[in-house]
Amino acid sequence: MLSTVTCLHLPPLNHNTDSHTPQTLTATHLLHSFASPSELKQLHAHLIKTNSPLTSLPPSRIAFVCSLNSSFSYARKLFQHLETPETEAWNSCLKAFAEGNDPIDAILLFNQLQSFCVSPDSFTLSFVLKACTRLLDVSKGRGIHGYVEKLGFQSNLFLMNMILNLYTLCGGERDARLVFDKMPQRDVVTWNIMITQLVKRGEIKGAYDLFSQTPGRSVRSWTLMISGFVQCGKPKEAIGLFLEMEEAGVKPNEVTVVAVLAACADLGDLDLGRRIHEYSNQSGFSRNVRVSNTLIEMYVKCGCLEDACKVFDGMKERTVVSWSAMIAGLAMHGQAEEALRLFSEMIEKGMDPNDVTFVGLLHACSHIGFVDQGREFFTSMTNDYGIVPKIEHYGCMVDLLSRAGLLQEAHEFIINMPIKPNSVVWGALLGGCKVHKNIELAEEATKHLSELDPLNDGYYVVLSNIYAEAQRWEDTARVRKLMRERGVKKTPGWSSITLDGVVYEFVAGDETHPQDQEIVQMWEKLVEKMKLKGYVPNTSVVLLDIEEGQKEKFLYRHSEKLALVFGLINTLPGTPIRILKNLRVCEDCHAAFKLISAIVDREIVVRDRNRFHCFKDGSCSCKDYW
DNA sequence: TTAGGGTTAG
Repeated sequence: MLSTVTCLHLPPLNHNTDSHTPQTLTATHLLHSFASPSELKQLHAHLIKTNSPLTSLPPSRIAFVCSLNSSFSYARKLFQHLETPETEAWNSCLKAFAEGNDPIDAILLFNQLQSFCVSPDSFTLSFVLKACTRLLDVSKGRGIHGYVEKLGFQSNLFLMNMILNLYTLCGGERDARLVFDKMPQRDVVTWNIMITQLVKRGEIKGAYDLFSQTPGRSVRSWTLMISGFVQCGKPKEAIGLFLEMEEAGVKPNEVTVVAVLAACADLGDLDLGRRIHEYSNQSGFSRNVRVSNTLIEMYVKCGCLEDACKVFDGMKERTVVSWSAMIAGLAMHGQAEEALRLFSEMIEKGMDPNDVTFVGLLHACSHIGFVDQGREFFTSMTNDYGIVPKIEHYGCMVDLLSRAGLLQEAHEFIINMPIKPNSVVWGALLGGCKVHKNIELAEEATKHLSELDPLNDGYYVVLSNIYAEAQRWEDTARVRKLMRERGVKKTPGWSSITLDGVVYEFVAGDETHPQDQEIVQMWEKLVEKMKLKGYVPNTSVVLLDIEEGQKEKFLYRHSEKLALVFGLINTLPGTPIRILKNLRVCEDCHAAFKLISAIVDREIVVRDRNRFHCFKDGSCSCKDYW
């Protein structure tokens, strides 16, 4: 027995509603809406009695009603009097089931039709395949594949693509490859399905190889590959491919725009981001919620919070993603109060928050030290909104407590977590131990981290720096030795700045830059002015066992300082400077940048590995809590 | 009737 379907998009009847007698009105009404085989039988009898043509009976409705009640023989008897082919009638029904809430009904109906020897055509098979795909039912799919071959449809490109897609989605990689290799013809969809599979498995090189071989690449092929690069953390390649796509004269659509904007966000490529924004406005893509959501993300991650707000404010329609993106963006920029205010507004407007919204809120609280507020959100998300906290929420809570110096509480929180803490959770505790100089708990955190994420250099570096700050040079050396033994290398710090679309990268201590002399001179002038304002080089951040003078030299050639001075030299006065750093910004650079922002009267925006620092008029948007 | 898209913790 098939389950009841309430919403079926079956074709409406064409009939003239005027000039009906009461008697025919009833019949006409029934003609629209008969809901059971018995009503159909009444109608049938009425048509015979009034000598009306049976052809006025809607075949798709007959198929639907009879399929619900297993009255197949009766339906078939009626079909014999109708002009529409029987298979077509059943197909419309299969389509509705396959696309409805219970795709299994399409498969059940198909099985019934088989037993009644109704001959399937390519459409029949396509709808059943659609049902199998939606159910991810590969064994049923295999059966249908068998039918397709038995009925001689193996050269039907459409069906073969559907089968291929089904296998790729259900993990039948070998089946998929077999089908692909055997296909007598392939079209661009065939190639795109194969590329999608490789992208999903993270085999980006294989995906790109197939993409390169794809004949007649469509917008979708390009978009697929661009978003594949973004997904596997290769935004540069994504942008490179996008530029190639433009060169090839292929017009980007909304989906392409979303993928490229995400790449711009990852790279901090504001110039391209703005160009895509303009293009989206011209093409009308900006009205698309997903495009606007990604524009918010792009502006947030490029350090232009105001532009992100403008996009958000201008949106006619907003989803929970739009609100969450804006809240997370404000959190990243240290605007916790504004993030919390936006959350209240969201609730007032009747928008339900989701788990991601709460990650943003907790993030906002931890980055400004709103401990109580954060605790309240954490309980409220479950009690008021029925959201079960995920590992990310626990990570935020540990970060919130650890930053605030509540290290013991953070540790207990981890021990009592109902899910297994991951490396991020222990990493958050370790971060707090660094700030609040707790060696004992740092060692405890590191113990877990060396099991959970033994190849991550960051944790070793933090621990060795904690020892160095405490002048425990032997322990520092021990950690560095452990790193060598395990083959873990410290990620070199680098900073980049983009001028006129060109990305300039600096690594710490770099002296090879063509403008190096200018940079040194400019820096010396700045240091003089900074010292007048009370700047004392914080050599304690140079965690090397070397003499003071040497330490100062190291300090002055931190990558973010080089990038900043280079930016000051090569831009007009008043231009904001945007810098991207792969690691966290160092304490001395932070103090220096605050002073420099006042001295040169510039806004300096630094995006480090987890947040933004916006330096202006001598202070930073993070309010020195980071 | 088949293929691609948005927010998230160290």
